[in-house]
Amino acid sequence: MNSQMNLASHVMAVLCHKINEGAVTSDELAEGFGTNPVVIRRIISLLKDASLVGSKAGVGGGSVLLKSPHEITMLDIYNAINLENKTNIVFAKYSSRCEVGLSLAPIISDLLDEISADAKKVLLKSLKKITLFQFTKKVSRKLKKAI
Amino acid sequence: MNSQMNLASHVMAVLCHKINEGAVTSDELAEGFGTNPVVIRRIISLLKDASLVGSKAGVGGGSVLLKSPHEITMLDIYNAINLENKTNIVFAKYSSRCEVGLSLAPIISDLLDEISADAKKVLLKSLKKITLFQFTKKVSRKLKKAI
DNA sequence: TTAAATTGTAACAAAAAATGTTACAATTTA
DNA sequence: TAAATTGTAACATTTTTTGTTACAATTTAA
Repeated sequence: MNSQMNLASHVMAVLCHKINEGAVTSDELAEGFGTNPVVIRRIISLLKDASLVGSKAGVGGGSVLLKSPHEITMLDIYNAINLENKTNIVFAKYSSRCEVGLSLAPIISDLLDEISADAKKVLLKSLKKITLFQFTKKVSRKLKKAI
Repeated sequence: MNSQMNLASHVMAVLCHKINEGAVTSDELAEGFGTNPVVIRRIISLLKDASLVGSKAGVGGGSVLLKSPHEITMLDIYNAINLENKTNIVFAKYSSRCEVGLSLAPIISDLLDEISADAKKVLLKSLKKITLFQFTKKVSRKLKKAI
C-alpha cells in the first residue's frame, strides 16, 4: 500500500484546521507537506470524487471541506482513496511475471486474505470511530507537545 | 508491504507437504512458483535465520523443516520475514524527498499507526492461531476443489 | 475585457522498490 | 574428482511511486 492515506489525512486535517480562513490553495498545502502542488491536486481530486472536498479555480480559489468535520470519519477518507478496493490491506499478492498452470499462488493468497479478514474489519471499525474533527484535534495537541 | 509473506508461506507449505520426501531443492520450489531459484533461496535464508528451515548443499541437498508443522504457526513465518519490523502493517509512511521543518507528516503517521494498532493485534492473533500443518491442509483442500 | 490566480489533467521524468538473472565460490555426496 | 546444490554478491529489469512541466479552463477583480 502506498502512502496516500497519510497524504489525504494531512490535507483533510489542514482543511479542517483552516475551516474559517476560506479556501486553501494546493500551493499552500504542498508547501506544508514539502511536495509538489500537482501531487496535492491529485489527492484532492479523489477527495472530491467522494464529495468530501470542493475546489474552485481562480483568484481566492482553493479547496474547502464540503461537510462538517464532525460528520466526516477517517473511514470516509480511507474509502475515498481506495475507491476501487485496489489495495490489499495486509499482504500484497505475489506478482510473478510468468504464470504457472494450476499454481498454488492464488490459493495461498486467498488463504492469507481470509486469515487477515478479521483484522481488516477491526481496522475499518477503528477508522469509522474517529471523526476528522477528533483527528485534527489530536494532531494539534501532538504538535503543541512537540514544540 | 511486499509479497514476501505469500512467497514464504508457499515455500513452507510445500516443505510441509513433501515432509516425507527428503530435502526440496530451490530449483524445484522455483519451478512450482514460476520464479527464479535465487529468489527462493533468499526467502529461505530468512526462514533459516528464524530456525524454521534448514538447508544442505550438494547432491541430494535442499531444504527441510526444522520443526514439526504442528509447532510452527503462521506468525512464526510472519516474524521470520519481518525481522526488523521494517514494514508498516496498514499505512505506509509518506516518503517525501525533501524534509520540511516541523512537518505534520510524522504526527499524522503516528496517529494512523495508533488507529490501526488494534487491527495489527488482531492480525497477529489470527496468524498465531493457525499452524503450518493446518494451513497446508487448507491449501491442499482448496487445490482439490479447484481441480 | 484583460490580467492574475488558480484548478485539472495529461504527459513525461525521476526515484524507489520489487523482482529476476548471472556468476561463481563453497559445500556436499557419491 | 565430478556433479549437484546452496549462498550470496552484483547487476539488470520491471513496476510502482512520486515529482515536474506545461497548458487549457475557470474564476475573480481591477
